[in-house]
Amino acid sequence: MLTGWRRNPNRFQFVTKLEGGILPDGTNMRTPYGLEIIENCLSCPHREERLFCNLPEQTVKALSAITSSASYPKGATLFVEGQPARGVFILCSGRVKLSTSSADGKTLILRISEPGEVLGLPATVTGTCYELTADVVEPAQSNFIARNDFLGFLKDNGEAALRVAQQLGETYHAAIAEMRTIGLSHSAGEKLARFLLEWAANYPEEKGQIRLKLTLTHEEIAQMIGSSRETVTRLLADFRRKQLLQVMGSTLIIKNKAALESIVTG
Amino acid sequence: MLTGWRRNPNRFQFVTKLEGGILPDGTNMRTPYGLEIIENCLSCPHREERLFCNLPEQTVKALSAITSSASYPKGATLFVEGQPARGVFILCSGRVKLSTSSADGKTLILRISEPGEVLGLPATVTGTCYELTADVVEPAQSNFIARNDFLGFLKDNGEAALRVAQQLGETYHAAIAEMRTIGLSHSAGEKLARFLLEWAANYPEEKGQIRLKLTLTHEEIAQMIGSSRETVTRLLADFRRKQLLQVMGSTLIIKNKAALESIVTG
DNA sequence: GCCATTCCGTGACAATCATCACGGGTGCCC
DNA sequence: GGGCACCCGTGATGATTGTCACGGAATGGC
Repeated sequence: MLTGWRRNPNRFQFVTKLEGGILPDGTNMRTPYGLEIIENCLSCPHREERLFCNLPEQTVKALSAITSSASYPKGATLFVEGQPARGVFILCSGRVKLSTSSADGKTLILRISEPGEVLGLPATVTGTCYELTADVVEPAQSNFIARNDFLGFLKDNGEAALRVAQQLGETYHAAIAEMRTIGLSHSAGEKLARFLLEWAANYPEEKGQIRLKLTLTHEEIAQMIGSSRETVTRLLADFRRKQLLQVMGSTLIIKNKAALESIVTG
Repeated sequence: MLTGWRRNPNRFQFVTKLEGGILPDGTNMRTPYGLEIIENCLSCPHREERLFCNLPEQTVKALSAITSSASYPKGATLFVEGQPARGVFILCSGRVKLSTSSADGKTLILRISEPGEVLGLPATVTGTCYELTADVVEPAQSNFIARNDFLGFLKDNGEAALRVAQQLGETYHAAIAEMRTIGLSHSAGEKLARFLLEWAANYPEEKGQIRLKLTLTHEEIAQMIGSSRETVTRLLADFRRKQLLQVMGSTLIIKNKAALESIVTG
């Protein structure tokens, strides 16, 4: 457990404690990289908008007491599928990929988590093993709460327990949604269309177009829809040819939402 | 709202209130069939073993006060995907199929629920729409708790809220497990093998064999693993030919678990 | 016992898509 | 700047499996 100011390549940052994540090379996580550090949940930009942070000031303070903050570089691993749950990670910034994979190396990505989400919640609450692996895809800061502390906090704090239940409900909801895209489609094209539309649902529509950021490689998209890298490449090219969408780097513009919808309808 | 003793084809039964399920013909559920009626959760056989029922006597009584019990025949529908959540159904006996389906009629079954499980929990807690459809496949009795009552109860009852969170976690866990069978398999055979092994996990192994009850049609199995009825038929025949298993009516015997496992491993 | 419906078995066929293979592009690090 | 990863594009190929079609078995209601 480390506490104090630490030197970084770019800047200093304060690390209250350091929860052991795992670097890509298998070593423990020890070198948080420079990020915008959120020291205090009361001033966290997500406090108002996000489910779990939006609690009475009193409660947030109680949470802070058992929380340890850490930053993780791209490629770091917060936890691994099958590991006994140590506790929850509240994602303050950055993005984290949640996935599961089979013995032969095939990977299925379930979700790209955004700030405000609580990772490892189901396993921590039920006291089982993490069912997914959490990899940082965009440098992240997260608050860790150990399982025992967390459960104790919930016991003393009915409202927080309810929030946890709600967050779990939403997580489940999202899982079912992905399930639908994977399980109910007749073709890879349908899966991709479903995926794009779901993704676009978080972005505003203007003039019949939707601009969205999609910082995923074709490989990763394939892993989200249960397909192969090559088919994703081909399908995207196909969609572009048919004027359904347009790609500029990591931004994607849906030009014909109706057509995509008609693909999923069948 | 009905209260009192009601005549049934076979026997009398007591119905405290009647929560509106929907019969296969679309009419509301009004004619509960003869079942072993569980009048009192304190004497419910699942009380000790199941998560949600296993609460202090005091708490269970508080629950009873807001609970209404009803019985449903095979084919009845407890709730439908997309419907605003009215509340939760605690399954006391019977079995219920949870599924989602696409516009063109393709169906994906997520789970066959057993007594003790709480149905409609995620949607009720988050205040959204039911994400699945619940159909009775084996005559069922369930306790209904309306959303507002339920949320109020949880607020006054920290421990129950925690239990709810745990139940949600388990539900999520199960969803992820099915996700894996559907999303990580290379072939339908692999999916079927995965499915059978998961199903068998609830049954004891003796002398290298596992006897299990599988009251599902090939069609339903297909809908669980995201495949077609014909391939399930063919694959089961194939497995039988290869001496991996043996089918006698609705009981299935896994004779070579190792071989099945080697199929999923790849 | 008869009719109707559901369920299971099986053949033929076509389409989709995973896989392999390879090359070109881009960025990153030394 | 040279090499090394990684990512994207594309062709050829073959296995898998969804789909259609049909008949027989089984089940259940009257």
